Amino acid sequence: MIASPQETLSATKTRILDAAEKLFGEKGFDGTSLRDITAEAQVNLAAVNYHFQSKESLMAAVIERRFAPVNRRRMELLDAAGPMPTVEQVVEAFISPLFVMDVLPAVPLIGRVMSNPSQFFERVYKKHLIQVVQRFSAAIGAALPELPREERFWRLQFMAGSMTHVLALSSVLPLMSGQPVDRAALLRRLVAFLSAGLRGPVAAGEEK
Amino acid sequence: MIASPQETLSATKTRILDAAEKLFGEKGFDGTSLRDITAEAQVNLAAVNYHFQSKESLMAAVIERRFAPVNRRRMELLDAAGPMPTVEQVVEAFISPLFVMDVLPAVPLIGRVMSNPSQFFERVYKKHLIQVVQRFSAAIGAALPELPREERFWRLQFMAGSMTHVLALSSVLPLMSGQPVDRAALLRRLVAFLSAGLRGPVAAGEEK
DNA sequence: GTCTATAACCGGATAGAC
DNA sequence: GTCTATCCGGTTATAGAC
Repeated sequence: MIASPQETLSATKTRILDAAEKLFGEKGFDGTSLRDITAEAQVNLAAVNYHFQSKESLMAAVIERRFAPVNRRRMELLDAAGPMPTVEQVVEAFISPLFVMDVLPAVPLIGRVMSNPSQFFERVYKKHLIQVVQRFSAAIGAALPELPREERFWRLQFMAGSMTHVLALSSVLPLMSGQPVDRAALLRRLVAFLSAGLRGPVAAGEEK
Repeated sequence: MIASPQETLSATKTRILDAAEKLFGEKGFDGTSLRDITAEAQVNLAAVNYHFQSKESLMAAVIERRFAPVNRRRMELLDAAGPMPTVEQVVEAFISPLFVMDVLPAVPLIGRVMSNPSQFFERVYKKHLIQVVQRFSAAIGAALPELPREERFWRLQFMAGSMTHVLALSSVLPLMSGQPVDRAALLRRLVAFLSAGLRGPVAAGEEK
C-alpha cells in the first residue's frame, strides 16, 4: 500500500495549521495576519486560501483540531469515573486533558478562545462546549447532591475561569512567579483548590 | 466662577474614551479600528490623534482610567479589614470593586485586559497589578498562616481567573444560563466559592 | 480645537501562469 | 498544488485649511 495523496497535501496544510495555532495563541486572531502565518510556516501566501478558503475558516479548522480531542477525552474520563464520581474525579476529568504533552503547544490558543467568548460563542460554545457543560453539570450534581442546580452552573464557570486563566497566562506566569512552571504540580494545585471550592457552603441567600 | 476650558475639551476626549472602552471591550483591541471608535463617539477621526497621539496611547488611557480607581479601592478595603482579615474579607476586597455600578460599563474591557496578559504585561501588570498581587498575597498569608508562600501565589491566580472569566464572559453568560445575571448574587457566589478554595487542603506533594 | 483630504501602508482575497 | 502579481478596501497617522 502506498502513501495516500492526502499525506503529501497535508504537509503544507499541517504546517499552516501549526503556524496559525502558534501565532493565534501568541498574538490573537485579529492580531495575526495571513502573511504572518505563511511566513512562520514558510509556505506561499496563496496556499492558505487554496487549502482553507478564508481566514475565518482557517480559524475554525485550528480550533476544531484541538477542541474535539480534548472534549472527547474529558467525556472518556467522566465515563471511566462511573455514575458516582468523586469531586476530584470530576475536576480532573475537566482539567487534566489540557495538561498532557501533545496539547501543550495549543495551550495559549485554547486560553485565547476560552476568554474570547463573544467572538466564538456560536462556533465554539454551541458546537463544542454545550455538551461538556451539561455533562459536567450533571456530574457535579452526582458528586454533590446538595448543591442547587444554578449553583452548579456558576461553580462550573468559576472552575473554567481558573483553568482558562492559567492557560491564557501560560507565557507570563513564569515571569510573575519568578521561576519555571511545574505543570504537574500546577494541575495538583488546581484540582485541590477547585475541589475545595466546589464543596464549599452555598452563600447565604442562594440556598434554594 | 466659570467652567474651566478643560471641561469643554474633555467633552470630546471623554466621548472618545467611553466609545473606545465600549468597543475595545466588545471586539478587542486589534478588532477595533479608530474609525469604529470615532463613529461610535460621533467625533472626527483626527480628534483621536489630536487628543491621544496614537491608538497605542489611547489604549493606555482607556486602561488607566479604570484600573487605577479599582485597585485603589481594593487597597482601601484591605486596609479597612485590618491586619488580621478573614478569608472572606480578602476575597471581597479583591472582587467587589468590580461589582459596583460605575465600573459596570468597563467590565468587558477589564475582562479583556486581564485575559490578554502578553499584550499588556509590561503596561498593566508592572504598573497596576504587581503591587496588588504582593499586597493580596500578604493578606492571604495573614488570613491563612498555614498556606505555603508558593501556594498563595497560585491560589491568587486561580481567584483572579474565576473573576476574570465572569467579567470577560459577561455578555454571553446570560445566554448560557438562560436568564439575566443577578450581579449581587454572583458576587456572593464567587466569594463563597473562592473562600472555600483558598481554605482548601494543600495538595499532596505541595505541603512544603 | 476641529475639520477635510490625503499620504503611506497593510489586510484578505483571487486570477492566471506553471 | 504551488507560485507571482495584483486588486482593492481598510488602517493609522498627519498636513494644512478654517
